[in-house]
Amino acid sequence: MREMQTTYNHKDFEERIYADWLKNDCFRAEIDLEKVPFTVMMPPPNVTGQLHMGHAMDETMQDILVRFKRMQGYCALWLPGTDHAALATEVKVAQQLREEGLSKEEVGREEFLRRTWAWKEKYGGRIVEQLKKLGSSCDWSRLAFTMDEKCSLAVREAFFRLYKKGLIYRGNRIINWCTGCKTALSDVEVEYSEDAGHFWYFNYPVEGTEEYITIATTRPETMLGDTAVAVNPKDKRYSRYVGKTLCLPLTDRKIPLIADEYVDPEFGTGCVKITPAHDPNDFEVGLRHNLPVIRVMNDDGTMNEASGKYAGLDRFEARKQIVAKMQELGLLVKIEPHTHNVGHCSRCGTTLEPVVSRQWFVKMQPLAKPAIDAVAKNKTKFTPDRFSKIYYNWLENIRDWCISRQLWWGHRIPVWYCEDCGEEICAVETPTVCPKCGSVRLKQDEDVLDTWFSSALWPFSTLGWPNNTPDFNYFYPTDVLVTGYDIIPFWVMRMMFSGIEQTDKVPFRDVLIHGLVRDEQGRKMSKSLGNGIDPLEIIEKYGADSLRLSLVTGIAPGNDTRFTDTKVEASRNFINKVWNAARFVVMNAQGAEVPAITDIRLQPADRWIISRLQSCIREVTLSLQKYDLGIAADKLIDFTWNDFCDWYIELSKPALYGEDKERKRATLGVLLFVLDNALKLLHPFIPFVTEEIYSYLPNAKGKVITSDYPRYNMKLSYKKEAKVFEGVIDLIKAVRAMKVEVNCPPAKKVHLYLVTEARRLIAANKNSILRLAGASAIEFTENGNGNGEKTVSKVCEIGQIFIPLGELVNLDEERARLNKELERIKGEIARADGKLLNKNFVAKAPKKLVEDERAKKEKYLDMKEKVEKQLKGLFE
RNA sequence: GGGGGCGUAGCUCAGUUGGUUAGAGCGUUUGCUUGACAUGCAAAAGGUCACAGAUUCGAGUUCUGUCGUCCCCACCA
Repeated sequence: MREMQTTYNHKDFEERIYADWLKNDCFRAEIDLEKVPFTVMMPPPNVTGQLHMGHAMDETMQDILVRFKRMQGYCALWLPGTDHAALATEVKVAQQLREEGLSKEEVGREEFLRRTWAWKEKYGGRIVEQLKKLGSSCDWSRLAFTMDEKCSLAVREAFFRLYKKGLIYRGNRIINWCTGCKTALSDVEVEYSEDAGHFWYFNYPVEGTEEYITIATTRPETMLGDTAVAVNPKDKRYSRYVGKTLCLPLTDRKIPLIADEYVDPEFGTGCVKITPAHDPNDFEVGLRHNLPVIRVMNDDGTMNEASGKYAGLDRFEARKQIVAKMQELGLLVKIEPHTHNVGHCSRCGTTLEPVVSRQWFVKMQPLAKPAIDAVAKNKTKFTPDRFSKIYYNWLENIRDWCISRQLWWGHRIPVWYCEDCGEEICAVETPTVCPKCGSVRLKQDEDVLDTWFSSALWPFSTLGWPNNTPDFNYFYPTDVLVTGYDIIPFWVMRMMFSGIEQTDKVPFRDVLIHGLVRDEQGRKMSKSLGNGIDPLEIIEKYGADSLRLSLVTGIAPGNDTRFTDTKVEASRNFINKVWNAARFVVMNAQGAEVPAITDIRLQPADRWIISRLQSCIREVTLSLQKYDLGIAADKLIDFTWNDFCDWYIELSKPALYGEDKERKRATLGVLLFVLDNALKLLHPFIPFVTEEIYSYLPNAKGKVITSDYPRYNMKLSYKKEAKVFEGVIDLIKAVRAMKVEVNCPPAKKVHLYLVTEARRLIAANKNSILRLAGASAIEFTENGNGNGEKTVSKVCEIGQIFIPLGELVNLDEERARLNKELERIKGEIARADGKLLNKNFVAKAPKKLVEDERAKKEKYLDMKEKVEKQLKGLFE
């Protein structure tokens, strides 16, 4: 027989237990038509990334739900996977190349991809190992990767279908261009920040006059691409200039002065330079007025030939020189400091350049509508519900999605161009001949797809779609998606419209949204701040169970949470408590033959703890079903620590150490029954330690992970009896408090006199009361004090307690104590009267409530009388 | 400009459909090596639930407004 150590030490078993679960295939979801499936898709972390606190919380929440459902008998599939993270990974590999003094272009596409795959092989396993350390019970046999065969096929198929329906198009539009990564980005990949900049006021000469139009700009270098200046049509100051021609300085171009509603006459000078190639609003204006689009910048952020003599200069150098030149020409009116929101690349931080570029887009309007309806019709539900509003807000204002990226790492766009006739061919499988002219000279589009295009298909691409696989048929649609609110626009939304469009079903029925894990001061954890806490270090120090529990206690769905060491310590302490409670039970059960709960003659205390267990089972189950993980965890901790450890284990000691063999056996039976259930309830939260403890239990069969989740049993709820037994607890608490209040040394046993009608109940629990209250004897009496001795007294639920304490009692202190007690009771009576004397309350409130209030008042009146009598008695 | 969160004990936060005396952890005070656990036990102090109205017999909880604070989106060149 193994022995349990005095303190819980995660290092003794976490690794061993995980290996054992794997060995026994505990996480594998075998299709079972007798069972109801429960499917969760893991949000795929970046394949070369590392586990951070956000992941840790996300994974923990999913694992709790999956383990819970698995134990409840569902066929639970938690499908893990990783994301190729096109841009993020490419940036890293390019950086590695730079360290070798090489560039992407130098090594070429093929070699670059070879290196990236090698990089993926090298680091792709790391995140998976880290997920395992957390205890994640995912089905590793189904581990997916967004660029594996399955997912790639799904990507081509989805693209093909959208293309055929005309929902994917290629066009020249303003996109966000990162000059650092040299690729287009979608709107959601832009991060805005308030940057200090300037407003430059320039004069543009009006042709054929001595007059000037003054414009203000924050990006002087773009003036070389101006193709008009606009004013508001209602702006009287400029109406006489509308239609006139301006001379664009530094060039020999003539540009028109046009009128457009877009211009705000109150802002700046009321005249706006229009640069359709380099500003989204200007682009729209340009379309309305049929203006030429002149790009003046290259993809790397240098000026191009269209900028004349500034060609080749970096955009910021060109800015300097242009401002200087304008000043020289006397066309610079003034410079004002100006802070404005500037877009930056979410990956490399480079200031983005809005430019006109030919890219692939997904038409969003037709896709957004059904996605909105699905949530409006409750086909998919957000928890908490408020996130549906945010979801609507996004989809209702959505613009077309730029999906092409000028990168190499990713899904190549499945479009080929015939080099002979120029035909554009979209196909799932690589075409060999041009269907139009029969040429074999076909060239695939150079670009790859936005990473999120493949992530959007994740709930079904991982199950084998578009093939009609058994997995897809059984596990799809999935049940719940667990993710942070920051991912709604990137991912949740896109999975929704992609799922509905491609499979005609919502991809998940529930979306459980959680908040961000912040640092101790409430700041976002970030690399640049260096305030991130490494979950692996926490696991090393406190264990995965402690980390998991600390991440889900005290959290509310959708709210941010702070991570602190003290929280982990609190969790660790709780786990140690569970450990020791189990140790206590196991030690006492050593070698004993323990009866089943059904074969035991239960005592009041037994029924009380079993009753508490039943309500714990019910509340925890309900909370988990509602995704209230924080509440479930709190309830469990409260039950285990307070009800089970502090009360029942203590109450059980007289029986365990007593002479009555039968009673001892029975008590052990109850202890084991409750412990067994508690471990099962706790398992989803703290899987390792519960599994470890389970192996020590004399009556345990198999493992917790594969055991049945406890079910609420009404026959064991013993509501009335439990309520009655609370009187015993109340009595013990009252005696303890009295002893402290009158400065009685804890070790000194007191003689209790009780006036009570619950003599049988108290007699039945005599030994427990003596032990827990620190008393030497209990004596029932009829009169209001202990046989004429000087006593202190207290009124409690089941009667009045008198303790003779002789010289220990300070009369003044005792009088003060009783007066305070009297005040409290009077307050309660006044409160009850406030309600009961209100006719409306008596007439309109539920009867039960009124009756309760009356009973309460009676009780307090009785208490008041007793306390007053005792006060009087003090001076006799 | 649009959308949303938060404001409850010294600190960090819970508070399920309105209904006992508003809870927890940490911290604080006092006392305890009580045959599982000092990563512990017992007792206690500490809150006019931001403010003002409204609905209601009854509001931390619902509605309106105000103040403070944070986030997301859009964006005036």
